[in-house]
Amino acid sequence: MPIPMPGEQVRGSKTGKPIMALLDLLGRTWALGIVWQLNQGSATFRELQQRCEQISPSLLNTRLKELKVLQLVELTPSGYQLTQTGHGLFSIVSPLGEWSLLWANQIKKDKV
Amino acid sequence: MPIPMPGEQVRGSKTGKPIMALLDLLGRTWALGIVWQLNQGSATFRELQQRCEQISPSLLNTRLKELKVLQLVELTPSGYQLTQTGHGLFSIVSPLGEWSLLWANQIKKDKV
DNA sequence: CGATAACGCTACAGTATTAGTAGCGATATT
DNA sequence: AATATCGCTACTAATACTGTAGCGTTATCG
Repeated sequence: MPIPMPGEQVRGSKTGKPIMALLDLLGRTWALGIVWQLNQGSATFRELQQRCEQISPSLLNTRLKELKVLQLVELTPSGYQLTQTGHGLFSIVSPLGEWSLLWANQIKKDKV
Repeated sequence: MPIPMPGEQVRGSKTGKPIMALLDLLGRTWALGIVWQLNQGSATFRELQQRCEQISPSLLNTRLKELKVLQLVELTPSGYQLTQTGHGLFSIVSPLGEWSLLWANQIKKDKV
């Protein structure tokens, strides 16, 4: 699967609009999950594997390559960590943490 | 693939934390894209299929079922549309539109 | 009424992506 | 020299997604 570079053709769009590249990226298994986990702090490859309970090393490596090329993640002597850009992305999606609680609560309610 | 209900075990987490269910959902092909497209206005099944250039009807229907159960999307006489909860989710992720432009710009710069 | 068209959606085969497991080559520690 | 950990690769099996055809239903029109 080609890395969704903004400006190039991606899944769901021939226009190359950056938002479409981003949606393609985030729609890949574990992409957002890795960003979320890395915000908890930098981690070695194997640590990260453990945080993402069910991810296979091959896929983890594939995603990390994509995230590195797209400059959201970098590998430093102390392990993988979010870049400044990566933190920027996280700060946008971070409200999802609280929101998901309200959402869960509402689904529960409607079951009653 | 089981629908990621908050409270139940999902990909990447045995704890059932709502955020993990949400990350599982959003990590599925087209899930976020559908929400994004529906925010442009409600659409019939076939309209939605066209907006999402490359989605197959079987997958579109699978995702819509999930989004309906999770109360983010509903089918009305005038077509599929976001629920109030769905709009809530969109309002969180909507800054990604502008952010993706900065991101695209930065990646370009670094190529030089 | 009969023909045509559009709707939401299903069926199914083919292809692409992900999971799961074993282990390599490199570096560090004992 | 033996052991341990690291990042990561290789490979197969399982699963998810695409692409195409078309079903059953409802609406429109002559």
